[in-house]
Amino acid sequence: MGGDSVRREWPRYAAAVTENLMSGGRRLRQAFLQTPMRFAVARSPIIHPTDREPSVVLLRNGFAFRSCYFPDGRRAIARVLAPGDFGGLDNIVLAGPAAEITAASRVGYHTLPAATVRALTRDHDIALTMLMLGAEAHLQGDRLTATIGRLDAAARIAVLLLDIHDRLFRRGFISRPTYNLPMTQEQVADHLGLTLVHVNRTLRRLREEGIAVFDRGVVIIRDIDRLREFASGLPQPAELAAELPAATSTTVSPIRTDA
Amino acid sequence: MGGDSVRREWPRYAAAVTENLMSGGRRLRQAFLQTPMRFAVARSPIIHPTDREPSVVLLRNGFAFRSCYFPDGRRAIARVLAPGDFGGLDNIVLAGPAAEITAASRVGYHTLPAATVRALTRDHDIALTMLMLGAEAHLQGDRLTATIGRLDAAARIAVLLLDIHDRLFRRGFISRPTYNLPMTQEQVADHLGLTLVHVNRTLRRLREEGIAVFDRGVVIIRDIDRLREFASGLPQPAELAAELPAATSTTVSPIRTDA
DNA sequence: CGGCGGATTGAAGGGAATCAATGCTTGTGG
DNA sequence: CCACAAGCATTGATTCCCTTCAATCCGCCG
Repeated sequence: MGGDSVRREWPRYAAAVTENLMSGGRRLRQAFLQTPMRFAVARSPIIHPTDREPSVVLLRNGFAFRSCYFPDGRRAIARVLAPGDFGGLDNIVLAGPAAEITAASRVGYHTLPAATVRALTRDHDIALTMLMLGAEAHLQGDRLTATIGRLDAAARIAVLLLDIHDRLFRRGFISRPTYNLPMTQEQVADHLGLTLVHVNRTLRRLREEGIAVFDRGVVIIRDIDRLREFASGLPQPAELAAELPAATSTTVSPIRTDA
Repeated sequence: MGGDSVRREWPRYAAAVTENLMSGGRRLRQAFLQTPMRFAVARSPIIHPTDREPSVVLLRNGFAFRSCYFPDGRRAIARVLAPGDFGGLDNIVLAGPAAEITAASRVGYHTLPAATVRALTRDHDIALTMLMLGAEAHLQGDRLTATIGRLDAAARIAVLLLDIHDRLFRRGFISRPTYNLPMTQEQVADHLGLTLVHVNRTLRRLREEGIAVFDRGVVIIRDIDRLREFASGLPQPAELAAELPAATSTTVSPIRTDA
């Protein structure tokens, strides 16, 4: 088991730009890694819509999510950020952060002012890299839309658990189908377009059937094949081409996934 | 009526780059407009996942949509492209188009090979413009996710009708709350995460209540305020900062919206 | 020990899906 | 010029997934 239980990377990069993305990704990450690592406690905002000086972040460990609120107080979580993900790239060209990014757990991250990152785009390789990151986020978003629009609760949860799993696995943060996902059931609900109550019931079913357990921030996938069956029905693998090639490992020792 | 019935533009551009986006947008559009206009009949693919040579398109008139299919044959429409929209920008950095773009009606468009557009990113202003376009699409996608995840059928349809209306209005294609939207009810359903049948019933309700009519590709908004009430509940205006400033009008006479 | 956020669970109701027919247009061919 | 097929729109009846409302329980902390 193991080997082929992780989806092959899919949206590969255009051949003509793989070299550019290699070096661009390396330099972009480098710029962030040269800043001191900062920390945010769980539930504190990392990027806030009203920030004077918008910024871009690179997550080192812990999880965060991008969310926005409805007038009636409900919330939608558009994206879950895992270690290695960038956040707030929109700030480079748009005024006023589109949404806020909140730490789900204690989070270690690097941050640069939007203006600084904008200046980095003078480097063509970095500009291409940022276009790539945008395209990936875009695909991932469309995938979530399809998931919410067409799949039932069990399948949506399966997609989430597998997405995070595959992301962490590819980046080398985990080697077995177990990981920390510091989200409350309410946050999962807000991410998947469900209610807290129904998420709870669905998780119970997955647990009782021996497929997966999600308890207090710990995910244990017991039967990854059956879990993938639930998630099957989705158009494409879609967890995008994973990371910028081996940039992280050049500078840092294995990054801890948990908070 | 009229004036304030259209939402103000919202995600404004970062002040530092408005100039760049002006000229970048102009040059980018210019590059497309110099190619001969091509046409696609309704329901034909404009960009297909299996294209040898991936390309980027700029819609001149008519509508198209980006979609992908589920293994069981169901479909998800991730984005509706209106005149003035770009499509397939992901192709510049990713290999293999992420999804296919299909003409909803007869469509007039310009197209350039991905490699050509990639070369254009050497122009820093154009690179920034493309980042902006990506960011806008991204926000729009998140907005759709929130819509599908948290709003009911009537609200989702209201959001769609208003989004298209505002887009066309801002670009100067229409001046009254009436426009052509050449989509079948099934396509609307696939876009909003509903079923054909339920879309039909909901449209009937909106019609009976004198709020809006959507009949055979023609949209007539009868009471835009009440329609906005339905759609209210959404986090942010979100139809992004509209278009690249006045680039279209420099070269082209008023573009027809319909097919 | 209360207070609190999060997790659980039961009961009831509703919005949307599903199943199944029936019109309505339009384009095609006889 | 009409019959006919095909796609789309419409509508009724029924089912069910998910939401809503309401309690209870648990672990944690000042």
